[in-house]
Amino acid sequence: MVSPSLPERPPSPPPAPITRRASPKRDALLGAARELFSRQGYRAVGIDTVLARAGVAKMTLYKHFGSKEELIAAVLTQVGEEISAALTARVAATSADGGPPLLAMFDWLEAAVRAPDFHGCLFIKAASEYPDPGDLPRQAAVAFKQNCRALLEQLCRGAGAANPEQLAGALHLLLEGALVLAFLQRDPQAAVDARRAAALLLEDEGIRAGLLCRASAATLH
Amino acid sequence: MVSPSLPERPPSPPPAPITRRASPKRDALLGAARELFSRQGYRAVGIDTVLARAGVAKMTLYKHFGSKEELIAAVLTQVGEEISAALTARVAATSADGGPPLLAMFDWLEAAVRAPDFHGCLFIKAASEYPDPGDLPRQAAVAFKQNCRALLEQLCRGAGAANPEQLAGALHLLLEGALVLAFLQRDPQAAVDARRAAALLLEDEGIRAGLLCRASAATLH
DNA sequence: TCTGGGATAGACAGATTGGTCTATCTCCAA
DNA sequence: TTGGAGATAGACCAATCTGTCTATCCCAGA
Repeated sequence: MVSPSLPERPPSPPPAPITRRASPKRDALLGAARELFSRQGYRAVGIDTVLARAGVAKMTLYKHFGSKEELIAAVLTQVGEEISAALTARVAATSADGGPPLLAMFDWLEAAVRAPDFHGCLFIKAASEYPDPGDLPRQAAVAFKQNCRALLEQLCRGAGAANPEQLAGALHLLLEGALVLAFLQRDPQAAVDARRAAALLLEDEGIRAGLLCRASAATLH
Repeated sequence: MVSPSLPERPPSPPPAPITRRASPKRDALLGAARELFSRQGYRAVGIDTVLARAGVAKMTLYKHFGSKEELIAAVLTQVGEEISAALTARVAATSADGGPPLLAMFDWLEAAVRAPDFHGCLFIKAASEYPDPGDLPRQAAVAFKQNCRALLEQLCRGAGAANPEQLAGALHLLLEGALVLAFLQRDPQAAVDARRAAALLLEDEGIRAGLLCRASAATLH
């Protein structure tokens, strides 16, 4: 069987409001903010805490980011780019090995929820805490999720699904559900469950490449 | 075919920290808090705003609830009880009509996300904003989700699933995923997708009672 | 009418918040 | 060495936050 086509790079994220250049201070801010926001939430962490953690002065923060919301949006954009790159690489590597690219998404998911710094989905949290459509964090979160959906649809088309949008919709549900339940239950089992359910749905679509050997292995556990 | 057994009432929610008695002021607080927290988030809404909306004095709030967190937890407990009751009733009504109880959960979900006051899942938001395991809002959210899981497992057993825990896990993923995507996308299509995917998974389990006629209707849309 | 329980308006307290700004320092390249 | 860019500590600002409390009012039942 011919391997499904490799995915192209997802669409670019929205442009950052303030010009971005390589800057150790900016990177320190993004890193500290990411860590703190991820653990404790966005509104629960004041900028003074971010500053102390990053070792950066307040004016420097406001030089790089116009507001706290822009800092948050910048964190989300950066994280989103990293995840997109990681997913794309993972899918490409899986394809090169003759495995199922769509299930590569779920392999990435499982690794992500097992990571020690997993504290739930930064994007879901951003949209929850900044729910107004005009809020930058919500916009950045929605943009990223749309990118993920586009990647899923692309992979479904590449896999020859009869209705790629519909299948992508179902798989996306499983991904999001797993992120939420892994966070709530503090247990990566949700990601394992998601992969299994995804495999079943793919099988229903008659997408069998490389599935059976992995599904059999799961059964043996 | 014999209808699956009806579900018993889910386990009781955790006890409220302060004695609850019928009280118009208390109800006003819970109602106002629910509305405001649902729309804007928990930390984004100060208690003064809740008070103004409820038409209640601050001392009265602190008489009924020891802290803002307890107010939040009480809202979640109340909402959780309402949802559990609604789900149980929905499942019972569906069973009485000879329909598939498991899919009744998804019918409820679709109605919920279509409601004008749907602003995302209050429980996911609570756990996101109060992520520490000792935080009352997180505890209340996790308790509710565990109840939902237990109900799902019970229905799966009643439906004769070969592995009810596993099937319940998959269905739970779809439910949570739909809540998140309906919120992010501001589109109830996620709930429709979830129901369809659930129907497929049930079919895979050989649980067919009443499925085909509904699935065919969905196909015609 | 009187009393007790429930409720009120809002002052108070200390802390925190996001953002603005001054004066000064550091570093690097020309 | 000098100048410019980048960065600093931290004061300042107005607003907001959660929770505590006083003095007072209202209502229902005895």
